[in-house]
Amino acid sequence: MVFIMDTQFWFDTLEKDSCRLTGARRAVVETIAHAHTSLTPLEVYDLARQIYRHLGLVTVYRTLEKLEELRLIQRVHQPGGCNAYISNANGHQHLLICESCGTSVYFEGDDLVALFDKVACQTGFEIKEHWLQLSGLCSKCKKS
Amino acid sequence: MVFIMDTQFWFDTLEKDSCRLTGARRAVVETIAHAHTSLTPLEVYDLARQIYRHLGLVTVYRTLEKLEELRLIQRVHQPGGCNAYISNANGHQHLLICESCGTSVYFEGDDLVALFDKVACQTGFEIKEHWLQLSGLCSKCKKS
DNA sequence: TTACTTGCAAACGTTTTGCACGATT
DNA sequence: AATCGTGCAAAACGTTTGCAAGTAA
Repeated sequence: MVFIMDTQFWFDTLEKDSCRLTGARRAVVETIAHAHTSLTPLEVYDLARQIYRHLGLVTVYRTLEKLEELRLIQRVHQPGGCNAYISNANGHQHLLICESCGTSVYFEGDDLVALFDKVACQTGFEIKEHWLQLSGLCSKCKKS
Repeated sequence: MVFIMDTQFWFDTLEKDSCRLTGARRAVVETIAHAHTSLTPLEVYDLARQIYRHLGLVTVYRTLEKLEELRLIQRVHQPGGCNAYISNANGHQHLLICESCGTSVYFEGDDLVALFDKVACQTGFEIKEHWLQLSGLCSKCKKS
């Protein structure tokens, strides 16, 4: 499956936040928007420098922070740590990650709202955020 | 609500793994087993030293690693990072955490199995692990 | 021009490692 | 007695900050 991610939406969102569209930011955005797996800051750095040689690691960190704030990317939490990021262009979604090859797939979680309401009612909490993530083996890795 | 956690179970589990029951490990276990919130390694260090003065931070890290391996504790993932741990003595459970005061509550997620089956079917993945965590405001913090 | 952005270097806090000593079984 | 565990010190690592120079609007 091949899909083209609309990076224009990312740039529009950045501009609305009065961010300047620099070479560094373009490179980071292109890199994450086209990635099929979650990427650590260092991985983003290596990949994005193929687009924009002068990029610094510090700028990657600052750009990731901004993109997360604008909800364009989300942190991916894995057993080994939670320092990887993935595109979130279509709003908050739930992730399913292959432990073996890192392939990431989104899935719907419509059933969850009822559960959240029930929990809120039982505990007296006001629920503000949730995150649900699954991991396992994708169909390819399952075979080998 | 007051509840006494059975630390004996923790020690039994450690012994089954041929671990020695030292003062350092006892202190770390007591600390986490009796905590009502998730604790970072440094917080465990500070609290556990009230029980065992000579404890070193390195030993806390190594003990946490062992306890996680034995599934006696689980990592808590929060927006700010994922370096806190919480007791997991009753098997895998789902967490609801207050953003304001850190109070943690467990909740049941029976409805989830059906969702996981659906996702597995749709994606071709074999789902091995899942991670669901909610955050918000507890009833006390909601008021103030 | 003005405000924002960048990259460098250095600082920082957390986590890991090597090692000799000490403790548990 | 043999093995395992400990604490210290130091190193490694990821991330953040201060700052002067550069760039977009």
